[in-house]
Amino acid sequence: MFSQATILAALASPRRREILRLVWNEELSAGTIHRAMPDVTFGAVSLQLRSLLEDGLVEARAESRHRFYRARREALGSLAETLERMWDDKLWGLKLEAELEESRRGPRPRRRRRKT
Amino acid sequence: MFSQATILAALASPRRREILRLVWNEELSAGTIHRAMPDVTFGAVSLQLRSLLEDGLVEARAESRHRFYRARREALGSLAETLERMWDDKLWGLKLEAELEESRRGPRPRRRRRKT
DNA sequence: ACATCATTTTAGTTTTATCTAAAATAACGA
DNA sequence: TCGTTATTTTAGATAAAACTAAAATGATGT
Repeated sequence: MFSQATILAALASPRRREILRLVWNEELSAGTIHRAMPDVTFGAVSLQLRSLLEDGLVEARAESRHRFYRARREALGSLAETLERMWDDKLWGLKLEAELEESRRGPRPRRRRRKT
Repeated sequence: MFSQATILAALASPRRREILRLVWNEELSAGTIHRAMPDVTFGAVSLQLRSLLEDGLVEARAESRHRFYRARREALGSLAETLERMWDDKLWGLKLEAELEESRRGPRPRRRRRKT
């Protein structure tokens, strides 16, 4: 079973949220997902997909050489709506870019720096 | 301005969720909060409180030597209900212990780095 | 003024998450 | 079988998170 705690941890990463958004309404192959995030290697995307899979937030289907992923929206419960609201937000795109930009050379969502 | 992304990042930590739970319905002093989590130092708790404060998830009130904290439930929107559901869950206590146990650090070498 | 209490801050350490590059796996077609 | 394509896995690097111990801050009581 997948606890709420696990799900919150998974959603804390902008990278994983972006993947989730991509496969929210359609299934996409790992390669297509990677092409949508060209600032990281295929390997990095694959690792995040494995994470999401292990946490039950996506499911995978193999077809010939491809693996197609799609969100398991039902696993998210009320958090699904929280995510959808984020994505509907007009500022979302800009915020995401800012976050990715900021975390481009650092792995995690970056928290506010200490005041000096 | 506190984005949903910031809030999700804050809620990803079991330690911060535990603090939030403690100050959910009543305000508590930093010391009281620390006494409820004796496996970390007061300093560690204080840092997490600062984090939560900066992210707008708690508010603080100074009174004489104490500082009283309480949750800003309104900042959490629908995530407030998600948290309450977690806490109502009968398994919650056990899960939390397991998580903290798992992330507990073994006794570390206690080297004194500075002279009194 | 001084000692004490409650808390925060600083500086440095350990742990963890995420990344890259390269190697491994697996399915397909020639 | 061999080479190509799609993907996963491994091993190692790095930045940030989360911690500790000690010092600093600030309010209070004597």
